[in-house]
Amino acid sequence: MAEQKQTYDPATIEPKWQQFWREHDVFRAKNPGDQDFDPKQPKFYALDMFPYPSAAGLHVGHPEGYTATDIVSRYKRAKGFNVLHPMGWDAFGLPAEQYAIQTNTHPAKTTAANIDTFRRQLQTLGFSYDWNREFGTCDPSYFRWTQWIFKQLHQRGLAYESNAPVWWCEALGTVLANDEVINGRSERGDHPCERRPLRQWVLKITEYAERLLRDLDPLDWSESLKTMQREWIGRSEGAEIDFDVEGHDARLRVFTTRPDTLFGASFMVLAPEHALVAAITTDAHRQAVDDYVKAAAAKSELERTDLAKDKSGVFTGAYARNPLFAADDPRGRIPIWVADYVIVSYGTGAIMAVPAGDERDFEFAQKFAIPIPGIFAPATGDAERDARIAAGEQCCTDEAPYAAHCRTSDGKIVLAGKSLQDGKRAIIDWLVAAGRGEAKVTYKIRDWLFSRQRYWGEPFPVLHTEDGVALVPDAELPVLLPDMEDFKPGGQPESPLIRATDWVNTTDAKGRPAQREINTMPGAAGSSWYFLRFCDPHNTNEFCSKAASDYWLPVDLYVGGTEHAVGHLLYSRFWTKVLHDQGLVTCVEPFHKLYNQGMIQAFAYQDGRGAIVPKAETKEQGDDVVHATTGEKLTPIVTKMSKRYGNVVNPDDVVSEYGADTLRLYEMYMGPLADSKPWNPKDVPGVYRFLQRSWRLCVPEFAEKGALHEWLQQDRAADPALEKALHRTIHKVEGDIERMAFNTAIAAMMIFVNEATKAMDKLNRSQLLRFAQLLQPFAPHVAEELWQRLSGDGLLSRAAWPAVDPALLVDDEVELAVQVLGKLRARVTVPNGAANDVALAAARAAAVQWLDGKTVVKEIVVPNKLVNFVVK
RNA sequence: GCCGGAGUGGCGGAAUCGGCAGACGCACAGGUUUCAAAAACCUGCGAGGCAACUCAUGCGGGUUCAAGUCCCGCCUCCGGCACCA
Repeated sequence: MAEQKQTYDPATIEPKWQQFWREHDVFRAKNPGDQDFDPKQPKFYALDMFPYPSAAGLHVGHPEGYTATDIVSRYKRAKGFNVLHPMGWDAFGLPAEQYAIQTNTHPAKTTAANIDTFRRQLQTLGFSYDWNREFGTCDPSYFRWTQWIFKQLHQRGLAYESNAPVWWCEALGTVLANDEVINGRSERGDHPCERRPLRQWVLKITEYAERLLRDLDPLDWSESLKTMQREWIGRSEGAEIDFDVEGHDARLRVFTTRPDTLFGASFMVLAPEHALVAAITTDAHRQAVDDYVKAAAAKSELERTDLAKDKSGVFTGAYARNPLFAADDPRGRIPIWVADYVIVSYGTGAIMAVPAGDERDFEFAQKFAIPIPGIFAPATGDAERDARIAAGEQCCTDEAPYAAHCRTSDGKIVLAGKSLQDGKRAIIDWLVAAGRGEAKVTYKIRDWLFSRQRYWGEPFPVLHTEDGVALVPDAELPVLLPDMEDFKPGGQPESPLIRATDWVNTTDAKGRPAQREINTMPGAAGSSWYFLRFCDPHNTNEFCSKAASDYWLPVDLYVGGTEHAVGHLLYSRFWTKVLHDQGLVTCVEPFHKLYNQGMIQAFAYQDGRGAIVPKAETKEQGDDVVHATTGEKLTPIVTKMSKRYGNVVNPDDVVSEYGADTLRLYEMYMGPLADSKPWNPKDVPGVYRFLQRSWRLCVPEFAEKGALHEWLQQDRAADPALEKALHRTIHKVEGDIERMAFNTAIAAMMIFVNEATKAMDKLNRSQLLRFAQLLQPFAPHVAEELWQRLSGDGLLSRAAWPAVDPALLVDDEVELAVQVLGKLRARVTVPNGAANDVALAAARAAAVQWLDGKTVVKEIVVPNKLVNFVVK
């Protein structure tokens, strides 16, 4: 056979192996009950946050997390785990519908086309997904069970209808959830939003607040993410206290975290929307209060918070009685105000204001000249501050001793001398005994607004009948969307489904007329349980068999972006707990380990005014980048990839120029997975060269097709130095994969290849086979190809991870650093594990010129590391 | 404002438990090869200094024989929350 150039050619290798793996079902995960299922094998569930298949196709940000989970999946398979590594599509929702409207094509069509693109792109990257388990949330066979789960929630009393005001976004023609609105503007598109009352489905996630909080602790998530969820749930402990209102029967209930400051309550504040406002306002103040309430209603949340740092409010003319004081004690008569710094939806929508102990109340009291009774008697040594606090001239939010007058006239409560905890306790005990209040825990988290006025979402399995809400029987699920020509929002709050009259008007189980629910479910519905369906995706009798979820759950590794920190992750945890309570799954926390990847950024160039110049208008000039027309020197900055800046990198382009293995490797080599880091096209050839050098270790440049280096053609003994280097590399790569440090794992393989290249003809086949095994999780195509050319046993993707001989990880000799006064002065080589006196003797000899004429005061030996002499 | 995270060569980054700062890659420089270029390969590469050495991990202090790593006080950047009583 004629010799020819044997170059590393990803364009032929990669499609070949992708096809082979797919045709031979290499990455199929076996469920309990399947043929060849081995119950003794440990399981590993590696999950990516499934993508929203947008029309733009895959972005280089997607494969970052996907490569990480793929490395772990391939590694775990090699380590003998039964690995579940699935992929699917989060395919219902607003952007798909927006795009469909733009292109005037049915969202089912555009979504299917987008999914095809995503699938094709992902498949060119060689991910070891079990594609048999693929589904999209818009598949009727899937959302049938989303509807069924809604029914479970409803049956447990966790779904209710509400007319509470919700965020309405005129521009998007839809209502939005709290977390989709930022400072009164839509997260998507940044359009203005306002509050409007609409009939909505709401899920009682608040009922699970305590468990969602408590169960967070043992999870292997970053502390910052746990903190985000904790703060979102926002638990606070305190008390509810009832105040009498002069001249009214109604009592005013407030929530406070500082019941111990009740002696300092000098006014009350109601939220403008509070139910009692109208009733208690006196005629003299009615006009002012009405005006204020109206103005507050018209204000956006933005105006009420961000811009209006200045407190505003009006007096109602009414007075409350502080329950601690006797009916004739003038200190107990406190005015009731209305102010928008109190939020109606938190606590009871009313507060007792204690200006001496709360900065907001202090600010308000100062502005409106309300008395500020001092209630603390601090003795911190800062006499001036102590005096101001005692006099009520300064607010004190820290723990401080109570003033002597913090006592009831009957002596039943005496706060002086008590700690903060005991002070709270004393007041709460008294309130309970007096029937005036109780200890109370409040949460910031609100119930989950669970409906959208849109076409492209799961229909509710709900009928509105003359008797009220009726659930669609299981046998009639799924409730399919009507096939509508015109699915655009009508500009009215109701969903376009209202126009599908044939669909809306139906009959209930008794044959009486009924109307279908026209709201659809939000995007987060389908993503709240997809990890469960992956365990048993083809089940037509159940959403997921208990055997399958018991086996696979929890997810062992879940990788995705931080943007889902409070939305998706909280909703999924909630649904899992509900399904658990229904006895349908055993697991209570779906995601054991969660890892947030950083963002892939890009370079952009700024001109002198700080404006970003689009890539197309720049050019390189020597080491600099300048403006193509003006020639102005531009400053490089790191920012988000954006179409506007022209710095978006398309993974397809990288694959066609360098191959998928290079893309995967580069994304992992850029830096730690958790960090955000800029894409630098100049760095990509570096990892490509590494693959080429790896290839060259096996394949000569000119040879017969498929031939190896001649020294690899027969078996021979391993070179000890290379063998040692290889074992170290295996050990390092293994440890680095376990701790998700893929960048350093790749660096270790590069070191091995550099070393091996220098002594290439000393390598043997076994060493190269093992190197291919190491490389396989990272660059699976080239590794599989080399494995085949080296006549490895079977398929590399199914081969076991190479073993490390611990004996080969230790050296006979080690180099010690010799320091004098902490400064490195020499190095000596001593036997590994040498006794301290041996190390000292060697070090002393090496450092003699720095020790001469000095007194050694102390000698520190760190075995196998260094010797430090402290001299005088 | 509050809560997280980070700041190391020209660049991306490494240093896993307080023990030789700068692994690995990029860029750059010199060389080999080549008709030539590219590719590939080899060598060098924190700063200052001829050198011995000195200085260097955002800034200022501290603890320690020894600090990128621990402590205190600042600065800057990124992310989250933002009148939640």
